Amino acid sequence: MREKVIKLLKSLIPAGTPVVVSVPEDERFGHYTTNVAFALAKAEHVAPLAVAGRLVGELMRRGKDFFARVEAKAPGFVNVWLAPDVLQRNVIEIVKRGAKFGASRALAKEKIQVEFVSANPTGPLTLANGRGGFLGDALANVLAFVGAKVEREYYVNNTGNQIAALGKSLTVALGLNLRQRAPDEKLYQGEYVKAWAAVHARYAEQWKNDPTKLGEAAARDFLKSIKQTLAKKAHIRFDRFTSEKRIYQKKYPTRALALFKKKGVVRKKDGAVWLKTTAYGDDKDRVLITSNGEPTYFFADAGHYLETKRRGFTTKINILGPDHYGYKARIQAAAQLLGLKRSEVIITQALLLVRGGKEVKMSKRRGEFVTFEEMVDEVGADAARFLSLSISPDTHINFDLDLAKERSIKNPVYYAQYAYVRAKGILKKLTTYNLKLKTVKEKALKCLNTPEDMRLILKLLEFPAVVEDTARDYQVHRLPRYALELARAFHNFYEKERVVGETPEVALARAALVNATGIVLKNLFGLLGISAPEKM
RNA sequence: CCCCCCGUAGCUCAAUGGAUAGAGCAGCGCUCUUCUAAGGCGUUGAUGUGGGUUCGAUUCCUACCGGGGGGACCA
Repeated sequence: MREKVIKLLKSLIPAGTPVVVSVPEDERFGHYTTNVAFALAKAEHVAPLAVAGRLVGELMRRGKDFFARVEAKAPGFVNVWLAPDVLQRNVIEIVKRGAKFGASRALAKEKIQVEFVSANPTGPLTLANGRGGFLGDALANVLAFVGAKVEREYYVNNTGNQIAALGKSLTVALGLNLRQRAPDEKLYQGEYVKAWAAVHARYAEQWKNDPTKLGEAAARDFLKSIKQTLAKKAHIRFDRFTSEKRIYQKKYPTRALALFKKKGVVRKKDGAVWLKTTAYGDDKDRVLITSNGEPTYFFADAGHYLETKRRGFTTKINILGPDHYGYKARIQAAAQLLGLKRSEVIITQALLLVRGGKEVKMSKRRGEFVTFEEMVDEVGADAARFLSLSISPDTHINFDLDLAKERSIKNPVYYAQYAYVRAKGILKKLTTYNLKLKTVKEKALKCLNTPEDMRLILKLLEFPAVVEDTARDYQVHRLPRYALELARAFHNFYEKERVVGETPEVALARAALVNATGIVLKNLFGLLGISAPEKM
């Protein structure tokens, strides 16, 4: 619906004028509202209200069957109300489109890789990993819903220093190898390290002088349980686990380097090889290969980005944790150099853990942390996901575990799911009408004219725009917010209007509306990755 | 010292430069003979501080004050 209003407006004003149409929170300002008159007034040097008045006249003339009312309101807003029969007609449209309502082909030409989680397999997933996991999963759902070819990728850092450090940690945990250890060496000290070492004591002893080999073996196990947690507990899906080792084997980093050299953005200094990322907005150049001839993490990442590009992706979205802040600029520099059409790096902000009013410091190395799995177990997958997705990635979260657990029974997610339960409950009692729902005619919906009906229909019709906006700006937290608004509109409808026991015409019309609500809620839950329960 | 993010109700969070700043939780009143009261209705309550930009600023700029994260030829 918003699209139609925008289209109509665009036909009335000079091309290139940005048109923003929004749904005002206050109903007195219409079903839709726009501030284009302000922009036009500035360009034409006339009063905004006069421009708004002119637009109102034009809109009424061109859309007299579409609008019930159009008004110009000081200081220069244009507010429109849709005609009731337009709204009623669209209820049928929703029912017809079913699971496809809200879907589109908007990004049909795009091949998008979403890289997320990508936690080092040196231990269990942290809460920050989980936050990124939910985000990536839901974002991938949205992009696929608007037609993009989407790949969900987990990049596994299964080589390098941290793997060797893990190996050493295991031998230390068993009391082996103590003399060789440098005093300031960083080690992983969590319970999980001791546990693995205890179970694999003989193996660890055998390979105590080859920490990398030992670390790799443990990393394989840790990755396996990470996969379990993601798939079974959190319902976070991946299409591909890309190994850093394999990126090296396929020589992608070296090929990326050759490409950089060809572009003249590589320099040598103090025996190291640097990429001139400063030319692309970074605040300092970055080392690709150290003076010892060691490749850096960034070197491998550049190779990884080249692989993504070579595999035909037009867009890459990389979701990283807060410890990667300094990384964003250099990754974007590499992405640009390698020729990706669009590259986004989303940094999720810190998630501060609180338990009993006290901060819980997280450190994988010291082993003090609550794992993602523990949190999901405590509050439930749907609640954890909804809560996490409701918040902008830019926001620092103070996550109180005790509160989350205590609150889980009345978590907002249940408010939304309960609306679905109620909708399904009604439809179950109306089996005779269910048969007619598919062939319901526009005329039959005339009785959907109360304020509650109208509000609900309007809210339902917002869905495609919500999806579209999210696919464009990646602000996934818009979805849970919308879910609560829609649930509210339905709960209000439910309190006010009855379906079962009304006259056949009324029952059928309202059943169609209830059915449409169920469809939108289900589609929405699908995007969010939460369940659509029929009973609670 | 430099860079990034945040500061909104008692708490956790919203608000593409728009109109009277919204939810949830917590608190206080109502509300189930009727499709599930995990609901509905009412009520209390907020933009860190000072400047600036403009028709209009929670949003943009600037200087402070607080909180968090980052800074290496580590990952």
